Amino acid sequence: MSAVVTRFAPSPTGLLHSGNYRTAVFAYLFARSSGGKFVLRIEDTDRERSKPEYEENIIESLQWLHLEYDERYRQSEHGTRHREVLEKLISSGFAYLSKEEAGDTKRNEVIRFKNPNIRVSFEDAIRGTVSMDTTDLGDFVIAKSIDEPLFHLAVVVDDWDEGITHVIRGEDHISNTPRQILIQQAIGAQTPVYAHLPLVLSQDRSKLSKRRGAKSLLEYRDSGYLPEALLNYMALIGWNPGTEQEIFSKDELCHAFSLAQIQKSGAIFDETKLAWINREHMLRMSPEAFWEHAEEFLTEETVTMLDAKNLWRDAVGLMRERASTFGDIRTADLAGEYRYLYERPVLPVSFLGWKGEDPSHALPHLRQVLELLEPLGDVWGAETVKAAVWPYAETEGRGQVLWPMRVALSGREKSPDPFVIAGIIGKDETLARLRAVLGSDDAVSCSERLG
RNA sequence: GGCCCUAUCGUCUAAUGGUUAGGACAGCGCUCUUUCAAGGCGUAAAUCCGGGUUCGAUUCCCGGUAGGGUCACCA
Repeated sequence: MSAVVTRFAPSPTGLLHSGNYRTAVFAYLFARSSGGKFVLRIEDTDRERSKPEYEENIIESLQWLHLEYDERYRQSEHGTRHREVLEKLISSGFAYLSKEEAGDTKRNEVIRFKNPNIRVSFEDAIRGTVSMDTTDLGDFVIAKSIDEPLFHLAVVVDDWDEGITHVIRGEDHISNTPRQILIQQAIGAQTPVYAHLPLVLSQDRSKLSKRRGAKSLLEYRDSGYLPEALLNYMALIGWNPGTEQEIFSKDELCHAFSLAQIQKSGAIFDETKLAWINREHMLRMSPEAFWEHAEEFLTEETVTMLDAKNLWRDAVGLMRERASTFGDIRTADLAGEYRYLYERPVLPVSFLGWKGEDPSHALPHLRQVLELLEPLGDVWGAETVKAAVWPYAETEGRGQVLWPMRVALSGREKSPDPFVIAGIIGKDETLARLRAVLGSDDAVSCSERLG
């Protein structure tokens, strides 16, 4: 059995989206799982619709997703070979020049394949035997001219020349397969193994497409998804490992993947589950890797300040707790979510009131908290702060004590708990923030300043 | 419409003749709790329909139905 060679053959006529990408993922995973090769072939025979920027987008997307290919071809570069095959097909009577009625955009002469009008069957690795009568296909066109081969001819010749053993592509190609097998037989090429993947569907269960709102892959990159999470999710849509494992690294997928576990029916692309998988991957990142990635999504000020105060590691802990994507972190940062880590908050005094109570009730509690914390030595940390304050909070009412304490430290209605914040910003800053609020002049002026 | 493919909770799926039809996401509830999250626990939710085959069908066969794909001088 010769070594496996799979290919991903997109046409550069649009941005790469999840539908296309899933085909690439399965072809890639199958190649890797069987120690074979993965080939990228840009199918750019349609000179009108093919655009260089789309080709760049395909390559950039695959790079971002770490789907590295062993070989890369551009179909338009095989013109000589296609011409040679066409000539042979014509001279041997399998194809012929056909005079047509010239329409507006049509040629008056094209090359048609002489259809033997037989029933063609093939064994699909996913669906079993598929059988079709090719009679109603007629003598289909395989080239616009001797130098302008069309899809079916180019695909067959290139797959043959590149030694493709497994054609893994979308279900929408099933009806193209008999035609291509006919050409293979005419030119003496071996028929590869076909595996027609179930389609990725949009919410209305139609084929995922740009028109139906499929995002380009790079949009996922820009909104803070991890390439490995996207790979993980795409692999799980239409395939399952046969176990209950759901979170996979790329290596694990390469080992676990097999054609036998592929689903036959189409599957809806569910962003919610993608987000969950992305979160799981974020949770598994090292603090260093997480911070490095987060830096791309944070404001320069946040990055600089957290780095300068050496608080990035603590910040990572907080960020992780509340985000499914790095885009969530960017949103939070833009809303000032991480400011209190490196900057004394400015807050209206009314914030101190627990559940709408008069803020003045909070001041005695804050004074007491301050007194409880002042004696703490160099064992300062979230746990010791909590231990020092907790009994008092229990006695006086947690909300009465902890709400104003938290707000005094964060200046925000929503934030992590006061112990965690105190632990991160340190003793001096914690005491300073409490004193700042207790200095009634300050509090009043803060209040006025913010209206 | 012709041809082709498909059919298990809302969604992704497990179970290839014998299970209380399992898991995950989402939902809901409870819990934790100073806030917002996260977490923990729990709950509801499915075999498209009709015939066969069989002691027994989610599973095999046939027929419907439904959905999808495809019918280019695009790929």
